[in-house]
Amino acid sequence: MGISGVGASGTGIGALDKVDRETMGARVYRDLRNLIMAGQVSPGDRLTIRTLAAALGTSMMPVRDAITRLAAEQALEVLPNRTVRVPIMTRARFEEVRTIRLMLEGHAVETAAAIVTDEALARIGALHEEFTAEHNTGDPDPAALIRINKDFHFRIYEAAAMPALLQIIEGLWLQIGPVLNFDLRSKSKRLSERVALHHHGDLLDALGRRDGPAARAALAGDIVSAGDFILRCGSLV
Amino acid sequence: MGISGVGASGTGIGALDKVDRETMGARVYRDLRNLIMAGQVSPGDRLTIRTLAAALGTSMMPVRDAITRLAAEQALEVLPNRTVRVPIMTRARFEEVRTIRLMLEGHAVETAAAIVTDEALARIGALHEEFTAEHNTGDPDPAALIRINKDFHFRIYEAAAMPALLQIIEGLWLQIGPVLNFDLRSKSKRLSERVALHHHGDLLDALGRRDGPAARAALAGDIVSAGDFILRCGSLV
DNA sequence: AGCCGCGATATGTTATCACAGTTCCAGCCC
DNA sequence: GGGCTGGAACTGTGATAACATATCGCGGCT
Repeated sequence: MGISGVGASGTGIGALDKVDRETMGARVYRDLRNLIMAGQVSPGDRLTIRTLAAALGTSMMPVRDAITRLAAEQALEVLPNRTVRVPIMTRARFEEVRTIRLMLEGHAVETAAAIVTDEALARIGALHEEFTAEHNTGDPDPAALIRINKDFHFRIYEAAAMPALLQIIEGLWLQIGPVLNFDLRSKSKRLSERVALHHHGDLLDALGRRDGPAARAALAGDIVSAGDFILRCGSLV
Repeated sequence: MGISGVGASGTGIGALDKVDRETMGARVYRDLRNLIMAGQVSPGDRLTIRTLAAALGTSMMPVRDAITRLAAEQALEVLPNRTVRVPIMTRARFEEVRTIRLMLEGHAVETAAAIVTDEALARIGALHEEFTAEHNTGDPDPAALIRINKDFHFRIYEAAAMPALLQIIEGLWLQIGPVLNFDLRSKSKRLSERVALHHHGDLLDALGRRDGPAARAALAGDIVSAGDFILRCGSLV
């Protein structure tokens, strides 16, 4: 690797590293993942490699990689025809995932409560305020709310310092991502957000008191109430 | 779909379906997965696509698919150099995975205890007897013991009827597969097997009594004792 | 003798192409 | 007119080749 090829802005040698150190496959993966997480694809939608490749301006290979990876993470589903689609969430599967989330994310917040630093706590509090502010505007942006909510939760989970657990939780969120946003985007969401705000506040307080059980209880309330809302929507088969 | 292309043995039309309905990528994936699960590759081993492709008699593409999938499941690890290797298990990571296993597999056996059928119980009991018999031979085959042990556990987990949970547990076993067998193959394993036998018996009894908490306790004993054995081996960095 | 630079080798990445199975629609026969 | 058949278009799979980068070793310079 030479110094030749000045590729970054700014002066100084230390400022020109990390030029496009990302493969196209990784970029496609990230794009598709964000698409799924944000619920901008609906359960049941079929994806074709060539179409995606054309839309993203690449060849089939990076798209193949990304789809293979997402399918391995259960974020996409391959039918016996070899075609891939966004998985359709059944009621049973949704409830099963919720049960697992209560265990795993419950353990994460309880662990986080024991060892969270004040700095992390401050960042989490800032996200909570951001979430509250966005909610108090006249017309909250659903995409922003979902992003802030995700950051709020995962900052707490990261504070548990359990990387393997964090990975599994991310996989679960990826699985429920489509249905989550699919409903939150359409239905009247005022009520569910109010209670989410309430649970988030309780969770933040419990973390501040380093009260693990209380934190777990608050998170459970958040997960259960949000899940009940989805279940009441009746859009699950 | 035409009738042309007689490809299966046996007479009658209905007997010729499902000829080679498996892609090469799936076969390579399964082979590599078994290799990892059986611990026939050691943590830190580097894998190259071309070498594997040559060894398996295919091109790079199916190998690429399989590796991408295994990397997504954390069964393989991609270094910043883009080279892939069998992940190196640290002590902290091993203990974290064990903690997660205690939660998830504990919940699985507790659920299974509530709804397990007599038929499933009989199959599980048969596996336990097979495990005992293999252990009582003068020279037990490590590979057979590991296979039977895995079947025993997963038959129980399947009885819980939680497919998403089962998938996650399989991922965890895939992660600890290498170190598990790596040690069990070399060190004196007589003691650990004895206690495994004991815990399996307790677990089976508890399932027969439909006693969920007892089943969870027996499984916890199995996981903790096996984990302690690995940790005492001192081969974890 | 030690260190730097350069090139050879190895390896992952991407593109392009050929092939097989599937889907879908038009046209034809009954 | 309806159902069946035929083919055309579509789509995933596998192979091969071109390319970029990383790794390692050799040779020359200091």
